[in-house]
Amino acid sequence: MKPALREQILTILAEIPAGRVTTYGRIAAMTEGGTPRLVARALRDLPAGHDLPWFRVITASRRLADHGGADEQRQRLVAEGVIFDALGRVPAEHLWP
DNA sequence: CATCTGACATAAT
DNA sequence: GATTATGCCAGAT
Repeated sequence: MKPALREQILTILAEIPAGRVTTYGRIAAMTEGGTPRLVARALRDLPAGHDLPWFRVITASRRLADHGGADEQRQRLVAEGVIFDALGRVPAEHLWP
């Protein structure tokens, strides 16, 4: 992974306001040469204990990505006021432009 | 070097 | 909506 790209991804991540979420694709589109998979990889490679809001990144279908920390992610988002409907999806109002 | 895999997206069905 | 198929790209094997 190119250091510059990861830096862009992390910078964008840090800009997401509390109570809002964004998708892998949107982050990828804001970077140069970024793809959703690279964004996913960048997050996966983050060391545990960092201070970035990794939990504010969801999939394009507005659901949580399938990974081990999904439960914690859901809890953190709910704690911030993000709402999940009966289908486990996040309403579009929470999306960060 | 050839394959497989996955914190994904998109289009078709 | 849910599933399936494809494209994508970096790591691991």
